[in-house]
Amino acid sequence: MAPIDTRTQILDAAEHLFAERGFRGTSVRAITDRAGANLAAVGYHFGSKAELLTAVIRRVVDPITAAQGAGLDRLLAETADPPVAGLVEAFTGPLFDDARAGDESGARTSRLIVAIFGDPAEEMRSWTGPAEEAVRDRYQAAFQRALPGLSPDELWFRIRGILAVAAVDRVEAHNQPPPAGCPPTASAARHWAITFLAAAMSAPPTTA
Amino acid sequence: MAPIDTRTQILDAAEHLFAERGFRGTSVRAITDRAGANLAAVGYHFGSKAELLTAVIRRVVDPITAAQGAGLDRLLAETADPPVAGLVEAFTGPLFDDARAGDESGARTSRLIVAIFGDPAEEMRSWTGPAEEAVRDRYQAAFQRALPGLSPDELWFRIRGILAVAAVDRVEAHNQPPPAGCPPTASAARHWAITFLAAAMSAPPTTA
DNA sequence: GTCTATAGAACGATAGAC
DNA sequence: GTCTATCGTTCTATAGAC
Repeated sequence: MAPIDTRTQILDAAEHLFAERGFRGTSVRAITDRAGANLAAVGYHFGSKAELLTAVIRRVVDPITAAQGAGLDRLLAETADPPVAGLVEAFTGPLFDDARAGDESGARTSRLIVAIFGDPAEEMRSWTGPAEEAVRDRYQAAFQRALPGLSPDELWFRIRGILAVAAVDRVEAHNQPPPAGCPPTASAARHWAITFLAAAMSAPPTTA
Repeated sequence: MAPIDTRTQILDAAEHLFAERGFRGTSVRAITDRAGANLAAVGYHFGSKAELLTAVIRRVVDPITAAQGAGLDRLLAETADPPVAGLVEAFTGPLFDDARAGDESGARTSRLIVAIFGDPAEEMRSWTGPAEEAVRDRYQAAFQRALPGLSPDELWFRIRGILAVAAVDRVEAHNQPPPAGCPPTASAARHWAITFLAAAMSAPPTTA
């Protein structure tokens, strides 16, 4: 196989470092050092550090969005009105799956998602595109059918709750290495999250 | 009333800016400008930018921790085994309440919490002290009594879920101003969160 | 496409006058 | 306790040789 493209190596290095130290905490020098490339290569291939970030974000987010859409398609092929638990699983699962195979990118991916989600930097807020909004809207409609008594505002609050739990979970797991006994495996966290969130989504509407 | 202490004005400005732009995204110059103070005042009053951050964090987190502890005391005074919903409310409520009165610090406070929670910067990880761990342990024990079938690992996962939902919620609300119709009030979000989280915490244990 | 070299700006910290 | 002035560092971006 040909040696990996410099551009790809920069993307890999940037993804790792942005996830670990945030956008502002990562210098272009650190990225190119890790990629074994030259300082000027970022400017050449991406234009600027900010444009490199959006390339990294797209590479991480796009497959997740696609998997969420495909999961919903699969559910809707079975029944026109999927149950809440199925919707939660289809929406949440891809957030826990490794976006790409081969490395330990799972924890790093979620870490990056939180870094994106929580970073107040303006540059970090470019992760929602039309595709993300479309998938979100489709899920919102499906949840609405499964939870007819819920107001759209409260439903939207709950969907953000899913994102919050999925995003924050593995970050903390990554921050503090397994404290004692058996470290819960990633798939355990995934199942716990689905249990937790399916119950939460199924809660009766809040009475004003 | 005497003019506000320079030290306090620096704390206020730093809290606002750290919440809005993160630690690394905020320069000491921006803080002192906003505080109407001199650049050197940060070094004089706090020693360094990092020590200023821990002062800001403590001022925000301490009252929340205290309120959580007091809420648990109140519950335990009524009954030795408080119900899940009561525990969720006592734990979650202070995360939504304005830490201090008078300004719009509510949204800013939660924003800061997420900035702390999600920021990979080493300096940002100093927010948990002995007091936070003690309160967390007391709640964990109380939840364990109310949910005897749940493994400690899954319980801890769920407690982190509470923190995730509480922290992320108002950030997003703050990021995108009310999109259409009636902007849900802060207290609505609080009630929605308690509904959502009480159901989530009460879910039966995940079957392996 | 990849490199060296550097411009130009912003940063945190601090010395020392008042 | 507050200020000015500045030191030394680090950053992104880019010009220009190869």
